[in-house]
Amino acid sequence: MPELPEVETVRRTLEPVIVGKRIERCAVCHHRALPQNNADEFCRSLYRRTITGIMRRGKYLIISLDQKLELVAHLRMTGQLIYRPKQDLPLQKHVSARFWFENNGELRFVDQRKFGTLYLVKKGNYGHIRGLITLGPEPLSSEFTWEVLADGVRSVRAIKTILLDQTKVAGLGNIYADEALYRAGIHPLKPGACLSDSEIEALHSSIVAVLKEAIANHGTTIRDYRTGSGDTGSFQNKLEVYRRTGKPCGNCGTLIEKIKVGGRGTHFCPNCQRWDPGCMD
DNA sequence: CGCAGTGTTTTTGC
DNA sequence: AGCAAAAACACTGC
Repeated sequence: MPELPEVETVRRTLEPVIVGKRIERCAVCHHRALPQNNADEFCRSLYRRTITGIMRRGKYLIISLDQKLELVAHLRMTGQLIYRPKQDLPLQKHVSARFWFENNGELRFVDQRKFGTLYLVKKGNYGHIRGLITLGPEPLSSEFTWEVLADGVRSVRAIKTILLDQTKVAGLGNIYADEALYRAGIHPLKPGACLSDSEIEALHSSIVAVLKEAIANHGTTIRDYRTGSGDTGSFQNKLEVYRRTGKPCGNCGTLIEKIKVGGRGTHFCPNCQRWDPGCMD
Protein backbone atom coordinates (compact mmCIF):
# COMPACT_ATOMS: atom_id res chain seq x y z
CA MET A 1 0.00 0.00 0.00
CA PRO A 2 1.68 3.06 1.20
CA GLU A 3 4.59 4.80 -0.36
CA LEU A 4 5.48 8.41 0.26
CA PRO A 5 2.45 9.97 -1.50
CA GLU A 6 0.01 7.70 0.32
CA VAL A 7 1.61 8.28 3.73
CA GLU A 8 1.74 12.02 3.08
CA THR A 9 -1.94 11.97 2.12
CA VAL A 10 -2.80 10.13 5.33
CA ARG A 11 -0.80 12.75 7.22
CA ARG A 12 -2.57 15.64 5.52
CA THR A 13 -6.04 14.16 6.00
CA LEU A 14 -5.48 13.28 9.65
CA GLU A 15 -3.80 16.53 10.67
CA PRO A 16 -6.87 18.77 10.77
CA VAL A 17 -9.02 16.21 12.58
CA ILE A 18 -6.73 14.68 15.22
CA VAL A 19 -4.33 17.44 16.24
CA GLY A 20 -5.53 18.98 19.51
CA LYS A 21 -7.63 15.95 20.44
CA ARG A 22 -7.13 14.03 23.67
CA ILE A 23 -7.05 10.24 23.79
CA GLU A 24 -9.58 8.87 26.25
CA ARG A 25 -9.15 5.16 25.63
CA CYS A 26 -7.01 2.83 23.57
CA ALA A 27 -7.20 -0.85 22.63
CA VAL A 28 -4.58 -3.07 21.03
CA CYS A 29 -6.22 -5.94 19.14
CA HIS A 30 -3.07 -7.42 17.53
CA HIS A 31 -0.12 -7.36 19.85
CA ARG A 32 2.41 -7.97 17.09
CA ALA A 33 1.64 -4.48 15.85
CA LEU A 34 3.71 -3.32 18.84
CA PRO A 35 7.17 -4.82 18.37
CA GLN A 36 8.72 -2.69 21.12
CA ASN A 37 5.91 -1.88 23.53
CA ASN A 38 3.88 -3.86 26.00
CA ALA A 39 0.20 -3.35 25.12
CA ASP A 40 -0.90 -2.49 28.66
CA GLU A 41 1.93 -0.06 29.19
CA PHE A 42 1.31 1.37 25.70
CA CYS A 43 -2.33 2.13 26.49
CA ARG A 44 -1.53 3.43 29.97
CA SER A 45 1.03 5.84 28.54
CA LEU A 46 -1.44 7.13 25.95
CA TYR A 47 -4.26 7.66 28.43
CA ARG A 48 -5.34 11.30 28.31
CA ARG A 49 -2.47 12.33 26.06
CA THR A 50 -3.15 15.19 23.65
CA ILE A 51 -2.04 14.97 20.03
CA THR A 52 0.13 17.97 19.21
CA GLY A 53 1.15 17.26 15.62
CA ILE A 54 1.63 14.73 12.86
CA MET A 55 4.74 14.54 10.67
CA ARG A 56 6.05 12.22 7.99
CA ARG A 57 9.55 10.94 7.32
CA GLY A 58 9.88 8.58 4.36
CA LYS A 59 7.06 6.08 4.80
CA TYR A 60 6.89 6.65 8.57
CA LEU A 61 4.20 8.69 10.28
CA ILE A 62 5.16 10.37 13.53
CA ILE A 63 2.29 11.51 15.74
CA SER A 64 3.54 13.79 18.51
CA LEU A 65 1.81 14.00 21.86
CA ASP A 66 2.23 15.97 25.05
CA GLN A 67 4.69 14.73 27.70
CA LYS A 68 7.25 14.47 24.88
CA LEU A 69 5.81 11.25 23.52
CA GLU A 70 5.69 10.18 19.89
CA LEU A 71 3.61 7.48 18.27
CA VAL A 72 5.50 6.23 15.23
CA ALA A 73 3.56 4.23 12.64
CA HIS A 74 4.65 2.26 9.59
CA LEU A 75 1.80 0.94 7.45
CA ARG A 76 3.90 -1.58 5.47
CA MET A 77 1.73 -3.31 2.87
CA THR A 78 -1.89 -2.93 3.87
CA GLY A 79 -2.05 -0.68 6.93
CA GLN A 80 -4.73 2.00 7.19
CA LEU A 81 -5.01 4.81 9.74
CA ILE A 82 -8.52 6.17 9.54
CA TYR A 83 -10.31 8.77 11.64
CA ARG A 84 -14.09 8.76 12.08
CA PRO A 85 -15.76 11.64 13.89
CA LYS A 86 -18.49 9.53 15.48
CA GLN A 87 -18.75 6.04 16.86
CA ASP A 88 -20.03 4.98 13.48
CA LEU A 89 -17.23 2.82 12.14
CA PRO A 90 -18.80 -0.53 11.38
CA LEU A 91 -17.16 -3.64 12.69
CA GLN A 92 -14.46 -4.70 10.28
CA LYS A 93 -11.86 -7.41 10.05
CA HIS A 94 -8.19 -6.84 10.77
CA VAL A 95 -8.43 -4.02 13.27
CA SER A 96 -5.01 -3.83 14.94
CA ALA A 97 -5.50 -0.91 17.32
CA ARG A 98 -8.12 1.66 18.27
CA PHE A 99 -7.80 5.11 19.84
CA TRP A 100 -10.92 6.85 21.14
CA PHE A 101 -10.93 10.57 21.74
CA GLU A 102 -12.75 12.77 24.21
CA ASN A 103 -16.04 14.03 22.79
CA ASN A 104 -16.34 11.12 20.34
CA GLY A 105 -14.20 10.28 17.36
CA GLU A 106 -11.93 7.31 16.82
CA LEU A 107 -8.61 6.72 15.12
CA ARG A 108 -8.41 3.14 13.92
CA PHE A 109 -5.40 1.18 12.72
CA VAL A 110 -6.56 -1.51 10.31
CA ASP A 111 -4.09 -3.89 8.69
CA GLN A 112 -5.09 -6.96 6.72
CA ARG A 113 -1.67 -8.52 6.45
CA LYS A 114 -0.60 -7.39 9.92
CA PHE A 115 2.88 -6.28 8.91
CA GLY A 116 2.28 -2.70 10.05
CA THR A 117 3.86 -1.49 13.27
CA LEU A 118 3.34 1.12 15.98
CA TYR A 119 6.02 2.37 18.34
CA LEU A 120 5.50 4.63 21.33
CA VAL A 121 8.74 6.42 22.16
CA LYS A 122 10.05 9.45 23.98
CA LYS A 123 10.47 12.25 21.47
CA GLY A 124 13.36 11.50 19.12
CA ASN A 125 14.19 8.15 20.71
CA TYR A 126 14.31 6.20 17.48
CA GLY A 127 17.20 3.94 18.49
CA HIS A 128 15.30 0.71 17.98
CA ILE A 129 13.42 1.87 14.87
CA ARG A 130 16.32 1.11 12.60
CA GLY A 131 14.53 1.82 9.33
CA LEU A 132 13.77 5.32 10.54
CA ILE A 133 17.26 6.29 11.65
CA THR A 134 18.94 4.96 8.49
CA LEU A 135 16.55 6.80 6.17
CA GLY A 136 18.09 8.68 3.26
CA PRO A 137 17.13 12.18 2.06
CA GLU A 138 13.51 13.29 1.77
CA PRO A 139 12.90 13.51 -1.97
CA LEU A 140 10.60 16.54 -1.68
CA SER A 141 12.99 18.54 0.49
CA SER A 142 15.65 20.97 -0.67
CA GLU A 143 18.38 18.59 0.51
CA PHE A 144 17.45 16.23 -2.32
CA THR A 145 19.46 17.66 -5.19
CA TRP A 146 20.46 15.71 -8.28
CA GLU A 147 24.01 15.63 -6.90
CA VAL A 148 22.72 13.87 -3.77
CA LEU A 149 20.95 11.35 -5.98
CA ALA A 150 24.14 10.93 -7.99
CA ASP A 151 26.00 9.99 -4.80
CA GLY A 152 23.36 7.41 -3.88
CA VAL A 153 23.35 5.90 -7.33
CA ARG A 154 27.07 5.01 -7.45
CA SER A 155 26.73 1.24 -7.36
CA VAL A 156 26.70 -1.77 -9.64
CA ARG A 157 23.19 -2.60 -8.47
CA ALA A 158 20.21 -2.17 -10.79
CA ILE A 159 18.89 1.40 -10.59
CA LYS A 160 15.43 0.13 -9.63
CA THR A 161 16.93 -1.72 -6.66
CA ILE A 162 18.76 1.45 -5.62
CA LEU A 163 15.55 3.49 -5.79
CA LEU A 164 13.85 1.01 -3.47
CA ASP A 165 16.73 1.28 -0.99
CA GLN A 166 15.34 3.62 1.68
CA THR A 167 18.83 4.63 2.79
CA LYS A 168 19.43 6.19 -0.65
CA VAL A 169 16.12 8.01 -1.10
CA ALA A 170 13.31 7.91 1.48
CA GLY A 171 9.80 6.97 0.50
CA LEU A 172 9.91 5.42 -2.96
CA GLY A 173 8.26 2.01 -3.32
CA ASN A 174 7.46 -0.32 -6.17
CA ILE A 175 4.87 1.87 -7.89
CA TYR A 176 6.75 5.17 -7.96
CA ALA A 177 10.14 3.59 -8.68
CA ASP A 178 8.68 2.12 -11.88
CA GLU A 179 6.85 5.32 -12.77
CA ALA A 180 9.91 7.56 -12.18
CA LEU A 181 12.17 5.32 -14.27
CA TYR A 182 9.63 5.33 -17.10
CA ARG A 183 9.38 9.11 -17.07
CA ALA A 184 13.16 9.40 -17.12
CA GLY A 185 13.49 6.84 -19.93
CA ILE A 186 15.83 4.62 -17.91
CA HIS A 187 15.76 0.81 -17.97
CA PRO A 188 15.16 -0.56 -14.46
CA LEU A 189 18.02 -3.06 -14.78
CA LYS A 190 20.62 -0.48 -15.76
CA PRO A 191 23.39 -0.41 -13.15
CA GLY A 192 23.38 2.83 -11.17
CA ALA A 193 27.03 3.43 -12.00
CA CYS A 194 26.13 3.49 -15.73
CA LEU A 195 23.82 6.48 -15.47
CA SER A 196 25.09 9.68 -17.08
CA ASP A 197 24.75 13.03 -15.34
CA SER A 198 21.89 13.96 -17.63
CA GLU A 199 20.11 10.69 -16.87
CA ILE A 200 20.51 11.30 -13.15
CA GLU A 201 19.13 14.81 -13.56
CA ALA A 202 16.17 13.44 -15.51
CA LEU A 203 15.59 10.76 -12.89
CA HIS A 204 15.80 13.32 -10.11
CA SER A 205 13.15 15.56 -11.65
CA SER A 206 10.99 12.55 -12.54
CA ILE A 207 11.03 11.36 -8.93
CA VAL A 208 10.05 14.79 -7.62
CA ALA A 209 7.36 15.28 -10.27
CA VAL A 210 5.69 11.89 -9.92
CA LEU A 211 5.61 12.12 -6.13
CA LYS A 212 4.06 15.60 -6.26
CA GLU A 213 1.45 14.55 -8.80
CA ALA A 214 0.59 11.45 -6.80
CA ILE A 215 0.12 13.54 -3.65
CA ALA A 216 -2.08 15.96 -5.59
CA ASN A 217 -4.19 12.91 -6.53
CA HIS A 218 -4.33 11.60 -2.94
CA GLY A 219 -2.17 8.57 -3.69
CA THR A 220 -2.72 5.30 -5.54
CA THR A 221 -5.40 2.83 -4.44
CA ILE A 222 -4.82 -0.63 -5.86
CA ARG A 223 -6.82 -2.42 -3.20
CA ASP A 224 -6.35 -1.53 0.45
CA TYR A 225 -4.97 1.98 0.58
CA ARG A 226 -7.28 4.61 2.06
CA THR A 227 -6.69 8.21 3.12
CA GLY A 228 -7.08 9.20 6.75
CA SER A 229 -10.73 9.91 5.93
CA GLY A 230 -11.28 6.41 4.55
CA ASP A 231 -11.38 7.50 0.91
CA THR A 232 -9.53 5.96 -2.03
CA GLY A 233 -6.85 7.84 -3.94
CA SER A 234 -7.04 8.46 -7.69
CA PHE A 235 -3.49 8.26 -9.01
CA GLN A 236 -4.11 4.64 -10.06
CA ASN A 237 -5.86 6.20 -13.07
CA LYS A 238 -2.69 8.05 -14.07
CA LEU A 239 -0.13 5.27 -13.81
CA GLU A 240 1.83 4.90 -17.04
CA VAL A 241 3.56 1.53 -16.50
CA TYR A 242 2.78 0.07 -13.10
CA ARG A 243 0.30 -2.82 -13.53
CA ARG A 244 -0.05 -1.98 -17.21
CA THR A 245 1.65 -5.12 -18.53
CA GLY A 246 0.65 -5.80 -22.15
CA LYS A 247 -0.90 -2.37 -22.65
CA PRO A 248 0.54 0.16 -25.10
CA CYS A 249 3.09 2.71 -23.94
CA GLY A 250 1.49 6.17 -24.05
CA ASN A 251 4.60 7.52 -25.72
CA CYS A 252 5.39 4.99 -28.47
CA GLY A 253 2.70 2.30 -28.43
CA THR A 254 5.09 -0.53 -27.62
CA LEU A 255 3.54 -2.99 -25.18
CA ILE A 256 4.57 -2.58 -21.55
CA GLU A 257 6.56 -5.52 -20.19
CA LYS A 258 6.92 -6.95 -16.73
CA ILE A 259 10.14 -8.43 -15.38
CA LYS A 260 11.56 -9.25 -11.97
CA VAL A 261 14.16 -6.90 -10.48
CA GLY A 262 15.47 -7.56 -7.01
CA GLY A 263 12.55 -9.90 -6.45
CA ARG A 264 9.97 -7.23 -7.25
CA GLY A 265 7.59 -7.09 -10.19
CA THR A 266 8.89 -4.33 -12.47
CA HIS A 267 7.05 -2.66 -15.34
CA PHE A 268 8.67 -0.75 -18.18
CA CYS A 269 8.52 0.15 -21.86
CA PRO A 270 11.15 -1.88 -23.71
CA ASN A 271 11.37 0.78 -26.40
CA CYS A 272 11.53 3.97 -24.31
CA GLN A 273 13.71 2.46 -21.57
CA ARG A 274 16.77 0.86 -23.08
CA TRP A 275 19.97 -0.44 -21.60
CA ASP A 276 23.32 -1.38 -23.14
CA PRO A 277 24.83 -4.23 -21.08
CA GLY A 278 28.25 -3.03 -22.24
CA CYS A 279 27.93 0.09 -20.11
CA MET A 280 29.89 -1.55 -17.28
CA ASP A 281 33.07 -1.95 -19.34
C1' DC B 1 -8.41 -26.70 -5.37
C1' DG B 2 -3.65 -25.23 -5.33
C1' DC B 3 -0.34 -22.07 -5.99
C1' DA B 4 1.79 -17.79 -7.43
C1' DG B 5 1.69 -13.09 -6.55
C1' DT B 6 0.83 -8.66 -3.79
C1' DG B 7 1.95 -1.82 -2.22
C1' DT B 8 7.30 -3.36 2.83
C1' DT B 9 11.14 -4.36 5.43
C1' DT B 10 14.47 -7.16 7.89
C1' DT B 11 17.37 -11.04 8.52
C1' DT B 12 20.33 -14.74 7.10
C1' DG B 13 23.54 -17.10 4.49
C1' DC B 14 26.30 -17.33 0.49
C1' DA C 1 29.26 -5.33 -1.36
C1' DG C 2 25.44 -7.40 -3.17
C1' DC C 3 22.22 -10.95 -3.95
C1' DA C 4 18.58 -14.30 -3.17
C1' DA C 5 15.53 -16.30 -0.20
C1' DA C 6 12.75 -16.45 3.70
C1' DA C 7 9.82 -14.56 7.02
C1' DA C 8 6.15 -11.78 9.12
C1' DC C 9 0.10 -12.52 6.97
C1' DA C 10 -4.38 -12.57 4.38
C1' DC C 11 -6.41 -12.51 0.34
C1' DT C 12 -7.01 -12.47 -4.96
C1' DG C 13 -6.63 -14.35 -9.37
C1' DC C 14 -5.47 -17.85 -12.59
